[in-house]
Amino acid sequence: MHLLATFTLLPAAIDSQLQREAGMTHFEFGVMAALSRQPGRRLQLKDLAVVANGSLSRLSHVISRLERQGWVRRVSGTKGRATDAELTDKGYRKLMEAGPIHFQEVRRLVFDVLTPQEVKELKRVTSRLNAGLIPETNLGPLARRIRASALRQSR
Amino acid sequence: MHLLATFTLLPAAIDSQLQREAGMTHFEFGVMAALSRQPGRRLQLKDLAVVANGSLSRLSHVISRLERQGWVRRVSGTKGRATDAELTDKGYRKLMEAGPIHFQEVRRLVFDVLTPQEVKELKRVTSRLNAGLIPETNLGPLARRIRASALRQSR
DNA sequence: GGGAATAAGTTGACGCTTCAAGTTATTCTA
DNA sequence: TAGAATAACTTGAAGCGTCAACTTATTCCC
Repeated sequence: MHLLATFTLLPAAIDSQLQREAGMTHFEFGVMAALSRQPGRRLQLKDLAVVANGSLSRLSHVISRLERQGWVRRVSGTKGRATDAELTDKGYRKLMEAGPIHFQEVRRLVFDVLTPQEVKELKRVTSRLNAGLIPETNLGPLARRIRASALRQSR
Repeated sequence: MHLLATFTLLPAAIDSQLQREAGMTHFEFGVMAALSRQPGRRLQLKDLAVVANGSLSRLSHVISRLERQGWVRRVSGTKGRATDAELTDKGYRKLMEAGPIHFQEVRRLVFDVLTPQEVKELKRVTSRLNAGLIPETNLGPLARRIRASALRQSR
């Protein structure tokens, strides 16, 4: 099955390249990239977890690692028990350096291999798959509750 | 990016469902399924590693786990230092039980969501991506050498 | 306004994967 | 044919993710 192999090999390839050449996980990259897009380069952990498609627990561990590198800083948020993660200047520089490395690789492995037509197809297909995946993704017990309450609120 | 989310969420969803309902990893499932297709339900570890898209080290650990479950048995092969993995009867029964569970889920998450046309597109696109991925996949230092020697032989 | 439920994070243990280093057996090659 | 290289594993440590359990703060409601 091609599908299977792709979904095994592609993430592995991308992850290991980013790890080797930028010293970070693909997930860590995603977290920092998400932060960089926010006003003030900061975001509450709960929300960051959703944006980065990870559980809060995972995120908490990752933020600790990123703090150790000096790339991110925890800032206590304004509301409730909220904690924000904030991208430091050092983290921003690191991200700017890692970005091209990463996107070049994605380009090489995906976009250069496919015709523009195929890229379009792939985008459409993956977006349809996500529609089925996102509402039920198992993001751990906490995230499940978050999703549930998000649903409740949206009624 | 849709692509990114799909490649994060889909494997996670499939893995966690298989883990919950059949008590095995998707990789373990793949290994047992590969064995079941071989004559005598056995295969040398080196080759099994390639078929299952994993490093030899990873496979060795996994085979140890599967042996502990009584699903697979190590059999010393005929040539050289070769070791074969053999699917036991218990393992075969387990696999027969896990198969439908797994494929139902894949169907639900992928094939039911897409039109037949989209499925065709997805198959074609993934097979083209694999063409780029397989020759250079980083399967650890040993597998790299194996690939290298495979190339050497094929000249 | 006081106690229960809920929300947001943190933490530690456990399992899996990778990587590097170690074995053993086999095959070249000088 | 002895020694070096190579092949086929195995093993152990380190890192990451998940899960369950634990804090602490907030809100609900009677």
